[in-house]
Amino acid sequence: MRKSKIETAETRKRIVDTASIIIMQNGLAATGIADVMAAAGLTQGGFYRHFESKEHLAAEASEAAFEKIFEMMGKQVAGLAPREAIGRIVRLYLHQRLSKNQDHLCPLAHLGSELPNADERIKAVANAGHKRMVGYIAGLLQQLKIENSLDVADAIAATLVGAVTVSRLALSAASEKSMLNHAESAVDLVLQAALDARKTK
Amino acid sequence: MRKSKIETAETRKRIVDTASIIIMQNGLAATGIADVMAAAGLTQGGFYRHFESKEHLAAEASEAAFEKIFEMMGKQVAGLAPREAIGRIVRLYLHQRLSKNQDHLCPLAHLGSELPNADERIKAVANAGHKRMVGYIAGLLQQLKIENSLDVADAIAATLVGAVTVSRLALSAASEKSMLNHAESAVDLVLQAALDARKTK
DNA sequence: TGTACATCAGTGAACGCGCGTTCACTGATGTAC
DNA sequence: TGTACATCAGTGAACGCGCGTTCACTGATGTAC
Repeated sequence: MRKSKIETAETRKRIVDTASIIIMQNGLAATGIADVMAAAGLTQGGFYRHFESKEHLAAEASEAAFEKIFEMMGKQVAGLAPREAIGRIVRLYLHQRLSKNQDHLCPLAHLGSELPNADERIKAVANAGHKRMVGYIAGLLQQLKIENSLDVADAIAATLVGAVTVSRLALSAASEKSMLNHAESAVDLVLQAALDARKTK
Repeated sequence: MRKSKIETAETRKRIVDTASIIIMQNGLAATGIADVMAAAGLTQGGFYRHFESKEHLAAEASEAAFEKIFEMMGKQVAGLAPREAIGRIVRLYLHQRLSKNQDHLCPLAHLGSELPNADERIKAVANAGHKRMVGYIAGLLQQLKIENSLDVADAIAATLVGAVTVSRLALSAASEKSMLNHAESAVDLVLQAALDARKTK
């Protein structure tokens, strides 16, 4: 039953990608190794040929989730002017749960409250992802000559994460969407204020 | 060993209050009944004299957490003008984790990502709490003659929840505080914009 | 008011299920010569 | 290039621990008369 090195690498990647989606949807604690392995078309016994522990997989799966959402955003804003790029990113982030394939879910919004008590490895990934998200937004703000771009980006990131987190509780798709729209408006206001502050300088 | 009705009621309340704190700190899945009972000075066997299941307790504990934070806020803003009351609430919410006694922790910020997959009972409590939080803020906004007060309140709530959720990941107390401060600034900007929009009408 | 019995809060132990992890085994791949 | 052996991905079952839940028991409270 031994597989070739290529197949082994593919299998490993498949497990990580599968886990990435399942963990974002169901959370860290509620996701079992058997669930992930079955979804990847394997049996749970084979898990430990690829990973040391559940925590190792969860960390990699979270990292993959960040990677996928950033990659998707990068593609979507390629060639856009900074102001448009920010608007696009805000909308993409806010609507991550509404797109057909649930392939771009952010760990911060989906694992948020589980992270502080999670394994150090997972926390490190979450921190790096958060830093990257804030840095990404701040980079665009800086292109717009906005002062304190990191601070503003920090606040915007908090609003985005909070909106998606809370919107998951919505009882109807309509209220979910309206919550996301309100967050988008709020981000726009913050952005506009930052742009105005720049002009009057 | 039978206890009087008064003692029984006190014990029950003690379990709920204890659970309220522990669950907010450690999360739903990571909190065991034995943990809660031990912290309340009891053994786990007695749990089922008071509650049907872990979910029932978690729902009541979340409800109690909302109750406590709203009660505290109500007291703190008593007599304040609407504008000051909002500012106070925003700061109190953002600094909920920094106060000495961890007795006023919001379930939305502390259980956020666990709620969508939680028991229906718990979700209902979380929804009611969220609605109450938004309504509370909206009520103050309305006193300031701000239009779409519910929409604005919705966005502010998302920012507050997101900021506290993400700040829990901070590696240092300094970065935690700065994240909270950035969120406060963002809320101020949104508020100011809403007030300005009102004037020009 | 006092007495006899039923109730039930709390204890400590046990049950049972789920889940992370381990293990013996299989057979295809990789490697040494 | 071919052959013989070592390696190891994947399987299916079992292990063992943690935790929610149940249970027999105790003895103080509540209640019926």
